[in-house]
Amino acid sequence: MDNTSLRVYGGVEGDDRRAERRTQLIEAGLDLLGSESDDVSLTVRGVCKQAGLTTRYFYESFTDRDALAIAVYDHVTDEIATTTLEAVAAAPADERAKIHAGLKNIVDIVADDPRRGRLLFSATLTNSLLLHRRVRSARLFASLLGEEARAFYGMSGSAALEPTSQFIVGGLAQTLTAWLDGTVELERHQIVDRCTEIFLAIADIRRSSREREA
Amino acid sequence: MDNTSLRVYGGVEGDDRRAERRTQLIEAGLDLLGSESDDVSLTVRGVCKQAGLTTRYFYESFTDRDALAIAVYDHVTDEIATTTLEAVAAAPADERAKIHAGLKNIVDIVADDPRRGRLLFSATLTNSLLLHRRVRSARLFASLLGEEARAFYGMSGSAALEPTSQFIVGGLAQTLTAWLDGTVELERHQIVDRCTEIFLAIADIRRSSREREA
DNA sequence: CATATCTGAAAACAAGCGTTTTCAGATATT
DNA sequence: AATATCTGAAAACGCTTGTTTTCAGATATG
Repeated sequence: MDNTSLRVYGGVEGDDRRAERRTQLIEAGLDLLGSESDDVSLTVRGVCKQAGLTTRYFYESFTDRDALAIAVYDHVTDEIATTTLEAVAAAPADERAKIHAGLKNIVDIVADDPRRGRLLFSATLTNSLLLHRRVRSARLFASLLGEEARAFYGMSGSAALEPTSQFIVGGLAQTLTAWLDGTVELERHQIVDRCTEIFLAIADIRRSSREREA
Repeated sequence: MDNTSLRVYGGVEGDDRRAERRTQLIEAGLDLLGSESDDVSLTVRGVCKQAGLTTRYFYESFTDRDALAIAVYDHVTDEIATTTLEAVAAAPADERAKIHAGLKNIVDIVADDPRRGRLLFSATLTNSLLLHRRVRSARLFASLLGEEARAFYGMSGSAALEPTSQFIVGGLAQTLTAWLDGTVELERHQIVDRCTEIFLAIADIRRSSREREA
């Protein structure tokens, strides 16, 4: 726990060795949590074996399995959130362009590292803590979408916003899941294009219902 | 295993006693798998306690936990599939009416028995076997939707059909999840209406893209 | 009544898990 | 060279699980 009296070992500073081991554990955790085979659970012995470390070092960096799972999840979601916001901001001030840029960034990340994709979207993930984390993320994403739409279309407090955002979030997750596991066979850009079209179509419901209200 | 030499006991036939215990186990399994608290897992001891039976009788009706989980899941999905198909068939030959009738039947069932709803849609279910079962169901449902749309709109083999169907299935599941756990606060009929609108909007993508193709 | 079966409760066994501790050898420090 | 720390491997403890077995008492059958 304490970092007092950490010697150099193997030519490496004590803090660096700890940080290195922590990184190895997070990477190994991502290997397991994002594994293609679904019946691998995140056990202390398992993640240490994957990391090439012994169990003693697990508790050097994490209090328990849950702490590691959270670290892995946040590691992935922080990156995806940051880059997606950047991509959306950098896109032209056009509805379709913004949505397309955001979706493209998400699809690129989960395609380049399928572990991340499965961690975020796999329908067969069994880790309870991560499933709850996902629910939180979905709520957050849905709420962001709702605000964005509200601002864009200048709606006040339309009650239809919330279920619609939830629908979009779930639909995207399901589509990417099916794409990642091979059920849907499309090129990367085709997935992005299709999802963009669906986003826009659902957004048009608001527009037309708003016109009806007016 | 064998039912030879089964006596009457407590005034009940041997086969009836077995069937009764089996029913109790399935009901108890649904209690646990559809529990509001997510950290209850389907253990033999747990389900027997819930059923008011002892572990000895578990193996009288099921070879292992997985067999019970499958029995519970199929018990629920069989009913929902049958009644939904009936509801759709009984509805007027109108696109909106068919979709509305099907959705209403699903929403009614999961609202009347939240255990069923959570078993089918909860985002925090951790039972690996059931999660795989869900994937299969989602694939089946998506494929049915695709065929229906193909027939309705007379499309040939549009590649956009599959991701779109997956999107709808996932969106519906997410919306119902959020509704069941209280994240989305709407009346029962409002959920049905909203989802119907979204269904139709996504179907309109096909229609308009088909018009573009023509 | 005597015998065979059924029932409920508990014990038993092996396996996997989280977590802590032990320990011999490798490496740095003085 | 002597001492303190770091490392990797393994053992240890207690708990939960799946699964099977034991056993005393309740109930039916001849």
